[in-house]
Amino acid sequence: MTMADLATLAKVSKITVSRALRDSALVRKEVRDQIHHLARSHGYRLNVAARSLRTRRAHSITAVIEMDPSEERPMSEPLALMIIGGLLQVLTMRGYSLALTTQTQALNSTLHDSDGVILLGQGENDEATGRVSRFNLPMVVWGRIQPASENVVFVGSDNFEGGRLVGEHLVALGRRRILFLGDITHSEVADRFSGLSGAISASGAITRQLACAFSREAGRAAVAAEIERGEPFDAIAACSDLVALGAMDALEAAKIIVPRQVAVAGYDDTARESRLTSVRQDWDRAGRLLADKMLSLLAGERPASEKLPVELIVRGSTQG
Amino acid sequence: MTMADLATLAKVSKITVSRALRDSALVRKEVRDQIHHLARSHGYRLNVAARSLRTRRAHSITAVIEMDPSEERPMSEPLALMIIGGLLQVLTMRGYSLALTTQTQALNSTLHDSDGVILLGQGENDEATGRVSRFNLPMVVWGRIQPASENVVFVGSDNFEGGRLVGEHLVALGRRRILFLGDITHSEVADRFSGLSGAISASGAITRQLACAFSREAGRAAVAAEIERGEPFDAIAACSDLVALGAMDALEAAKIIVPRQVAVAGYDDTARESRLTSVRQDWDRAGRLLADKMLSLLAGERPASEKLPVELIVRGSTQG
DNA sequence: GACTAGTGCGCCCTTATCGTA
DNA sequence: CTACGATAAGGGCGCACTAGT
Repeated sequence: MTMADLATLAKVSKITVSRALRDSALVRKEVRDQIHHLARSHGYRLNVAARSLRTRRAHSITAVIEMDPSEERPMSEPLALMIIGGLLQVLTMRGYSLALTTQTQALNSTLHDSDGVILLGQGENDEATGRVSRFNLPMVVWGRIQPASENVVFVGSDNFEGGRLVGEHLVALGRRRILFLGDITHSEVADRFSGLSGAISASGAITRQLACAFSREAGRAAVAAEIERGEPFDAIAACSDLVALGAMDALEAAKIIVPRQVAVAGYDDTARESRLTSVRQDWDRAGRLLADKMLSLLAGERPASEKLPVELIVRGSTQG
Repeated sequence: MTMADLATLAKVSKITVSRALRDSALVRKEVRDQIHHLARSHGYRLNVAARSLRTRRAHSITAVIEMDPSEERPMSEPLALMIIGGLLQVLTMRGYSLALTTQTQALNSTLHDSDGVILLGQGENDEATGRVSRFNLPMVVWGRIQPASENVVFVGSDNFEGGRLVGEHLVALGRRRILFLGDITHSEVADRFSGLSGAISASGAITRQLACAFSREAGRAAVAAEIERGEPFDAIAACSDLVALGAMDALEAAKIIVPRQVAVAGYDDTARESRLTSVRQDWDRAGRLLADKMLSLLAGERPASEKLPVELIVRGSTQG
């Protein structure tokens, strides 16, 4: 069942069918309706390959996810899936399909065929952006906002503000010696740290940064070592909820009471079941925004990069 | 840069280029090598749409994920992402791309164009399988093994065995009154319950099943209510780690000691950071197997459905 | 002549089929 | 039989054009 068949049935030419199905004003409304009806009743399905061949558009977007199996970031993965939910809402509605790939696979394959790439996560030192940009496709990057170039737009949450909110909160609670746990070679984490230490030093309190991977065990070990060192602290701000949970493990082991002796804040609000104060962002909206920017790029516009607001969720680990 | 351009450069016909790039034996090795070299140096990329149009194959597989935002299953989502990793390994290597969609989006969209569908999760009462099978595409379903039809294959982990392992373990620890927490309208959960109660009743111990959704709060509430009722129990087997954590919350609140008074086992081993005994499966392998079955279906074979082995991970929540 | 509603033809790039040296 | 070529789809859409108001 092709357009030609439909055309015969409707006693018009193929191009009229084509236009009718695309709701072109060049076709009278009655004819359009009739053709739509015929298409539906005969189970006609557009041949996507033929359209792509002709229009040189694949009507498909590739999302590149960070998924290095060697890295232990079990709690950060759902984030990718939540963004994908938002992407799908927008893209499917606009007739695009979403292809998925990992960074390593993307570099080997031809990136199949896509009209654009949505990069979820820049990786350490932002090297992922450079690698993928070589494909020379319109690209939208989730992560830290960078100077946009013609074909590249950045969307990210306001990590600086997130850090600042945490810092302000801890200072308001009277905390004076704050530990930050996180790997600041990750640019998003670096922003959180800047925001945090800005808010804190403004009040005269002090911050120490401890390098720490994205795992619960890393958080535990870092804090255990710090307790061992004996340098006092009364609050911890972690780069993720998982790290914060690890920190609380170490505190519990050392019989340090949370939040009375040490307040603990996480990030990303993935551990909503816990009593962790954290910073939340609207992942669904992030996904929808990424998709909107991509469609805008494809339409030949030059959309601006955009920062998404964040929200501090206060729970018992800091206040109680 | 098309095949015709390459043909001119190599002073052969387009069809020879086509054959050479596919490593056909109909082209002399020297010619093949030369054409490969030319293609690489001129940055030639196959036009996927043209190939699809001609061969009537999209070289693309769609994975349908469960992602109903109303359902609160935050911990089960990473599982989908882990399976996807395995899918990508196999599919990209074999030249296929992976498209992603949700159940709701899949039903609205034309399922774009794909050679087959991989359904991740059958949903309650297996209704998802029926809905998607209407597209009449080769389909591989992750979930409970059902009678396979011509175009449909099932791959799932051995839930019965998983339940049995837990039951055997609890019985070996001397537990006699075991609570099962989970929604047995979910067919996978039902299998776990069967395996569990089989192992348990064989030893003369008894099982009680409590209906319970897939959330921590549901686990907590169910167990709190059971404590309230006063009916004694000395072990809990939950349908997921999240539910098990909720159960432990309720036990802790009632000052019941784990595992001395009540042993607790989860399922899926998503809470690896905790001290929860659980049942683990190899998600990566599951994804690779799903992809293999799909490619086999596409090759016109009739692969068999397959159960994947599971492994009991014993930790402090049952033994210690 | 300007507009509306529609047509005919060719092209997009690859590969299957058949043919030939 | 081996190695290659000419031709013809495959389905949809853009372009240039026309018949009828």
